[in-house]
Amino acid sequence: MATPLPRDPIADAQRNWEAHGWVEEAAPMAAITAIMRTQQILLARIETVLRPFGLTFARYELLALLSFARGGALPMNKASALLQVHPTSVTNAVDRLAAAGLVVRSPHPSDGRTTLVELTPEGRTLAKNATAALNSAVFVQSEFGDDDVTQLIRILGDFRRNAGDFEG
Amino acid sequence: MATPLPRDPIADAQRNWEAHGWVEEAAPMAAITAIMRTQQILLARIETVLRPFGLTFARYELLALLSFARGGALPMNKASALLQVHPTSVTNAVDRLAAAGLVVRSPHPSDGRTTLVELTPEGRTLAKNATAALNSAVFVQSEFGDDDVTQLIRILGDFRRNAGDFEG
DNA sequence: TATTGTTATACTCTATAACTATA
DNA sequence: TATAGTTATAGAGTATAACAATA
Repeated sequence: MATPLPRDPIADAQRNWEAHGWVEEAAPMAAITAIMRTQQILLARIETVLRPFGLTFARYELLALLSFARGGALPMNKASALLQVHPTSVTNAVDRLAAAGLVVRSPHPSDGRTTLVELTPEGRTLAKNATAALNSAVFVQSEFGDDDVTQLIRILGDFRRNAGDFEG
Repeated sequence: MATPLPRDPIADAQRNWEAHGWVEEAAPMAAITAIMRTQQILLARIETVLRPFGLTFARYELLALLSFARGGALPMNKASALLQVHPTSVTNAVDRLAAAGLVVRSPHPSDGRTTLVELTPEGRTLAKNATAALNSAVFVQSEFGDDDVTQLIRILGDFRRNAGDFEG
């Protein structure tokens, strides 16, 4: 990790925005920039934990999704929709995971167009171990207070619903 | 944008975590996953706005940083520190921006090791126009309530300070 | 015709290591 | 010795377009 900056660059940017007359936009800009930066910090932590497992975050997400699916299997397009990523990204991730013996492709029983991705026993074990590592190394010690976690879930949930992420 | 999901996949994941006995970890996991997803949505919006200007978010950030610097110039390593990115990423971004005529490299007056990046008049104009576009298309209509913006800035500021991002 | 998935291709950003030049 | 920056190289994710197979 780099040495800490003496000042918060996002707070500085917010002041710069206001000084340039973008008063209404300054605070949302700061909030959004803070989300971008926080994601960067969290992603770095997550990838550090996952690296010993030979997993990237994108591949872990697919593995974790399958581990909660009935039968440990999902159609490719279902995985694409739930993970909110492009179909080619799923193809890419499944290629790598299959090469590592963590998932297998199998034909859909009734729709010949559809390919199912299925967790292997090795994949299920790795998903479990990687999840345990993330829980203890990232999620438990997230440096968010309990009340802040509740607030984040509510605020970001509202945002995602308004953004058309889900309907519920 | 894809069609909305019928249910919130992050809320589902939180329930799955709890059902597997990871009670303490479930809420922080949901908050962190929500940050990752929100960043993805916001980045997509930002890049859509910046594309007509021939800018990516990383290059815009450098341009905006320079536009607020005294004289519109910064040493490469200063830009790297403030943007929290690897020096090679700055080299890469400056190469592209220089090829587009938006910045120029110049020698540091007193330290021969140091290279300054300086905004050209074209770069300053583009930064101004791109910022105006982001302000009106993303920041003003961010779908965050005023109180939520205040909360986000405080919560994420605390997190970034604890994570060693800055000292202030 | 519409949908599913793959392939080919390209373009991001990022990171490590090796190297040059300067302090 | 330490610092600043570049180069070469590699890997990641993402996206578009063209295509094959199936509904």
